[in-house]
Amino acid sequence: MTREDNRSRPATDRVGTICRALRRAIIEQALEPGAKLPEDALGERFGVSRTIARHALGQLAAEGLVELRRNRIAVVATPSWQEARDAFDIRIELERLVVRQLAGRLTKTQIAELHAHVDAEDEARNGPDAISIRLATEFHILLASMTESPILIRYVSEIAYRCCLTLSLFSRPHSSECAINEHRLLIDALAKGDAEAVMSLMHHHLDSVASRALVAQTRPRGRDIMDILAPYAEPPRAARVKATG
Amino acid sequence: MTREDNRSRPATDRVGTICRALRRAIIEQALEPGAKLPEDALGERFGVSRTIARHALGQLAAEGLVELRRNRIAVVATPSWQEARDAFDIRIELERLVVRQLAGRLTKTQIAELHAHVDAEDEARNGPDAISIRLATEFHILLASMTESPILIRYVSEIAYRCCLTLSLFSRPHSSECAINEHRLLIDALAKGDAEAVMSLMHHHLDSVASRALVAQTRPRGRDIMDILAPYAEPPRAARVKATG
DNA sequence: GGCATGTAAAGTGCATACAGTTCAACCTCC
DNA sequence: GGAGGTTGAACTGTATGCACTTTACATGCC
Repeated sequence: MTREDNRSRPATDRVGTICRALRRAIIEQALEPGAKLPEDALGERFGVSRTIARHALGQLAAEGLVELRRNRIAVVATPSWQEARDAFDIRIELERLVVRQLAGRLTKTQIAELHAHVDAEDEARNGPDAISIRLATEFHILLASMTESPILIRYVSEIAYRCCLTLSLFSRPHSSECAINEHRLLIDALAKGDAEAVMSLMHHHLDSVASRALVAQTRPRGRDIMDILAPYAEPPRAARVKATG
Repeated sequence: MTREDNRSRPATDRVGTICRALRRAIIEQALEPGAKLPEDALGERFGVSRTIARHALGQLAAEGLVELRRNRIAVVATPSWQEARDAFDIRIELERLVVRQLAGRLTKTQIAELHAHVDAEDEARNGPDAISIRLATEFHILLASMTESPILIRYVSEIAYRCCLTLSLFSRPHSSECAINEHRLLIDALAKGDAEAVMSLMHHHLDSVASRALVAQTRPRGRDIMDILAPYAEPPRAARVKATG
């Protein structure tokens, strides 16, 4: 009625739909880094031709969520440790910018919306990890979207997704309790309006998320399959020596 | 020899080729904001099918250089004044990060390379504006590429191109002399190694570039075609009244 | 049995065909 | 002469087909 008939999205932005679906599957770790994404399979799954699937993969590759190599099946991106560190560094600066613009400028409605989101995070705390990771990420995107700066929104979303991806790669079982609390502190500081304080809060929040995840450079360069498999290459104690041996 | 047979690029990354060509045409203002980019025409021009051209447009749209609206011809992006302002704000933070990582860490070779680039800027000073704008932008990208952080490189490049696009929209005839000098100052400070100083220098450099370009909000919202055409709406003196008339 | 080789299946790269939409000139009717 | 409708050309959206590349498996040789 308003601008575009938005019931069931008849404008059929099919590549957008696929992108959203894949993005979500990736950050919920239903698709782990390295997972294959053949065009045929995607097309069939979403009821479209390879053309569309291919285009969607192109977009996701531009966002850094998918790796595309010529003549090879697309895979979910596997960021190296260094890339993860870099991503967090950038993210910190971008999100400091977000809260700087937002401090003291949020309406009551917006603050309520933020609180509601954190409540949802709280509820999901005992559910599957994937959900709480996604909600934590979406909190930051919600924040960014309140700047109403399309460019900033896009960049923060993109890098938040990438960071989320690395969490699933490097992070231990993931205890997000403190993070949730930090989100509440952020909201309060934003409402209070001291830009410097909020920026510093955001900085430390992201820093601690990053260091919780990237507990020291676990692997010199994480992309080498040999390195990744190293910890698993120890002889499994008293296990299968092969029944025939 | 080194990594990928790069003579004449036989791996035929055709969409990449088209993207590069268009990017360059855009920042050199051969293609002005609003210029139409029909898939057929691009395909024919580059000797490929629409499929490829379309894919390239998708990538450029993801970078924000091209605007894609359903069922409509793609056009070169026309950022609003506010978007331009936002882009520069983000750019400042990103490039502060760049120089923070680079300060005191550049090799002599790299410093020489930077100086060489600024020399080139100097030489182009009396040439066409388009070239000096491009070179100025490429200086920043060169800087970013020295961080060797793919993510940072990509973001800085992308936003630098967008800012460049803005310059061509809002900027007056463009006097870049002081900017060139500021580039030299940046290099010196980088070599000296005081991170804080370089960051501040970069901040002011970009700030002044931005304010030189965005001299107060010229148009409340710059995307309205009527506003853009206002200065051109004067009656064309004694021109074509149609021979048949 | 282990390693090289060949070969078919799976998958991507790309062009093309066709359907649906937009746009602009033209035409009609006032 | 101008507002509004109409039609065809110009484009985009998408599926499909074919050629080429990669991959995995089976076959054969040592």
